Amino acid sequence: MQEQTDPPGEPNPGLVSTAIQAITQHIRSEGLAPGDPLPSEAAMTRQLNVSRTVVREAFRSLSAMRLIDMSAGRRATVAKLDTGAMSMVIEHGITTQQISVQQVYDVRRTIEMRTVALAALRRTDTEAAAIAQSARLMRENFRNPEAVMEHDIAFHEAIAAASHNPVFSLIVTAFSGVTRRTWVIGWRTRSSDEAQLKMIKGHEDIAGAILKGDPRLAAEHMAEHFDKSVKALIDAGIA
Amino acid sequence: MQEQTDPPGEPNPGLVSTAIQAITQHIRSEGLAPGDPLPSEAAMTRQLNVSRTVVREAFRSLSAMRLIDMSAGRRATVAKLDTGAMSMVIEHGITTQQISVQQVYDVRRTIEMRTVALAALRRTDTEAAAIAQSARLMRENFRNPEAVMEHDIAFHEAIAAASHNPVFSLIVTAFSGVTRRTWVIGWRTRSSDEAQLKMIKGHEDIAGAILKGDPRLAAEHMAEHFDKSVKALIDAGIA
DNA sequence: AATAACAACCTGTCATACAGGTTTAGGGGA
DNA sequence: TCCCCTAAACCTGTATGACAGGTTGTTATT
Repeated sequence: MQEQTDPPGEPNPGLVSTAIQAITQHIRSEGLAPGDPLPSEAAMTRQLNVSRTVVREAFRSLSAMRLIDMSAGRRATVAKLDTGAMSMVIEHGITTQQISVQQVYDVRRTIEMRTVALAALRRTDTEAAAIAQSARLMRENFRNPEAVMEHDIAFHEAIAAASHNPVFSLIVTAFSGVTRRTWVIGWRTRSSDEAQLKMIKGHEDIAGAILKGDPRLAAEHMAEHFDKSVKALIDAGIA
Repeated sequence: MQEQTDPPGEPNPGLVSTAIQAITQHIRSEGLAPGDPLPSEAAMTRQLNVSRTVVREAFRSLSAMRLIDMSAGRRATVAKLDTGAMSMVIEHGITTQQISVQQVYDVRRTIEMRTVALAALRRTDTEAAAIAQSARLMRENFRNPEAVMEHDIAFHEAIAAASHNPVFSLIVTAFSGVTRRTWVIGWRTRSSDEAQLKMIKGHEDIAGAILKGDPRLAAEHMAEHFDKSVKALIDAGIA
């Protein structure tokens, strides 16, 4: 019922930004959890005293960031944590050359040295099995680079998940898109079967260390893995 | 000139998602850099054969993620790397209790152990001065918690900047919002002047190590700092 | 040649309309 | 009484047209 008639205190945040804030504020103040429904566009329109256009652009923006889920006919709902927005930011940074692939790898190395250690300490048996499974699938599909890549990505995401810290998962997953675009380059530099199998063995070593619950060993293998990957990229001439 | 009349191959990605992809694709294929202008809404409307409503929601979504900049009268332009979207994702995770403050601190610790080491190796003199300056301002404003907090945040962001890896900056800055919401709690647990000054001294030690160019020492001080901060949060009963 | 007014273009916001999906309230039949 | 089915009410997705106000380039005047 509160009329908020555009406090002239600020210059021009824009009605849409205001609406976005109102919605996130609503989530916060109502203590909404993932899955809970948000007010309808009509309700928001009345509450904010703006046109449906503005409210819709606000909802749509939040939806693009994956903070809410929208679907036809249903009210929008609070979304589960998702990597959508982060991926887009990273990809944007890469395509506009504000970030280099190497810089991403440095961050990945930093983070994954930690996730792998945490995974070794906190993994459930199921998680350890999933990690080992990804490594095994890499070897089994060894002749199909595309498949190896997907299992490689799944491998790293599984480790992040086993760290039991969703923020790590979020970040690692956000980098997957970049990985998809550069992975093949690294693979090609390992020209011989031997070199490629060695890289796969590196993954198996990591999986083994996690299974054993040895964080130090796991981190060592991970470091080695990243050092070689970065070296491969550099050899391939990636800036 | 290419008409793309809604290929019925997919079920329903939604026109807006399609438009968003078209825009990001445009940025990629044209190799646009920050500041470069994008097509006008009218142009996009024609190209995609959809209503202006759809195109606008797409632009607005990208603007919300800070991938593009919009302003009245002017065409949208490609944006510089910005933390906007990431912050919102993290905040969303916190407010919906999908992420705990402690988990954020674990990630921060992991990342900042690295940024501080990189900063020690790569900082320019100007950057080292800025870092030291923030630490000094913490001490000078020591009676004003609000000010101490802001300088604390600036301190960590300055270190990330000095790492010369924008991805680290991005992530560290994204966490600043969370820090603003929990910082005071940690400060209050350091009840005595002595404890508070000790915490400030920790920052000065870090700044000193960076100035000396000693990555190992810098990382050690940073680790100590985070361990104490986390301990403070736990003492305060933060889950 | 400098400047000032203007025209063309662009985004911001609003109102309205309608198609189609989803939920809910009744109502009829077993 | 209980269940199922239908229709109304509500909701989102998209399109169209309109207008205010900002921005830019062009033209006419001095």
